[in-house]
Amino acid sequence: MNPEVPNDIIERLQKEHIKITRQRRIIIGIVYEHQDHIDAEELYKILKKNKAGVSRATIYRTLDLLVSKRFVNKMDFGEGRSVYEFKLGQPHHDHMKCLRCGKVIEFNDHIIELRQNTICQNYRFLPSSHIMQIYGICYECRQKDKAKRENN
Amino acid sequence: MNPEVPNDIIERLQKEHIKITRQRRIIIGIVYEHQDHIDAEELYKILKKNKAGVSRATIYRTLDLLVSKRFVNKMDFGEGRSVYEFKLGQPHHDHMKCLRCGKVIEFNDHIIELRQNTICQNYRFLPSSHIMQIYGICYECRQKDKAKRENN
DNA sequence: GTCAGTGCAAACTTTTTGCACAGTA
DNA sequence: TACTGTGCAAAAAGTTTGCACTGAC
Repeated sequence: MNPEVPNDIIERLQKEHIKITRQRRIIIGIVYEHQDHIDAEELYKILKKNKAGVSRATIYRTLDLLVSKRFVNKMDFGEGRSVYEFKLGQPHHDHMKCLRCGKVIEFNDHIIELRQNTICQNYRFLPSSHIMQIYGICYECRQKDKAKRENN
Repeated sequence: MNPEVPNDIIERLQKEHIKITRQRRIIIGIVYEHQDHIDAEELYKILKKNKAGVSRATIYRTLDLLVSKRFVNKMDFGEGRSVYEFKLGQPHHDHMKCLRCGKVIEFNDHIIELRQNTICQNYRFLPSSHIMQIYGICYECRQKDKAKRENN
């Protein structure tokens, strides 16, 4: 098991005095390569299937570490468990989640970001991060609904 | 234990064919009266202290019911448990959470709401609800930090 | 009277932790 | 070599569930 991890990411981790163990390299690699959001259990299953020899405890500890160093985002879509996404070097984005098919759409909007800063200034609140999630029904699911209605 | 529940709320619940049991009346009353966000365990402790005779299971089941009927909002501030707030009749708002003192500030911004709708239109996404949380340091905590720095 | 709601305790899911051992810098 | 990181298993924390009993309509 040897997922790709760009050298500059390893170097940035080392700059933060994070020891690069075999386990951490693998976990970072999976989260980095993984396109969608990933949760701890899914990560564990991938590692287990590949006989990577990484325990759950290490997964949780490593993810916490990466989140605290802001290499990774931790999010919650109200499903009783946290999901993670690689953040470093990625442009900031927010999420829309389809309540029908579960798909997560990423979007980035300059106006929202600017407005958030203005609001924070009004409250004299110093922002460090934010979460924005819109729940609803995606276009594809609405098309499917429409087709179904027309067939009846 | 007899927390206040306005009659029109009871009536709206009945319109939704929700049976008004003793336990539900109490839970709704507490969530309605409670100023801050409340979690299931806190609710349970209040009920226990007042010898209300309501089990944890009923609390979870009632909260789920109220959320599904959109009387109550369920939120997650990344603390491993859900918090709830009475929603019906309250103006929509988003949250800022202070990472130092834990305080939650509510705000409502028309421009953000409008912009969210525009974004959804661009993605042909039909929104039903959204969550926006800004994390950072509140004014009071920054003042305290400042005072501390000046004393050293 | 009927059927949905409730209490209890057990189960389940996710995450955290203590401790002995392992491995990076 | 000196610590920090890891694995394991147990525990903690939050939430859900099966089943017999209760009570609202």
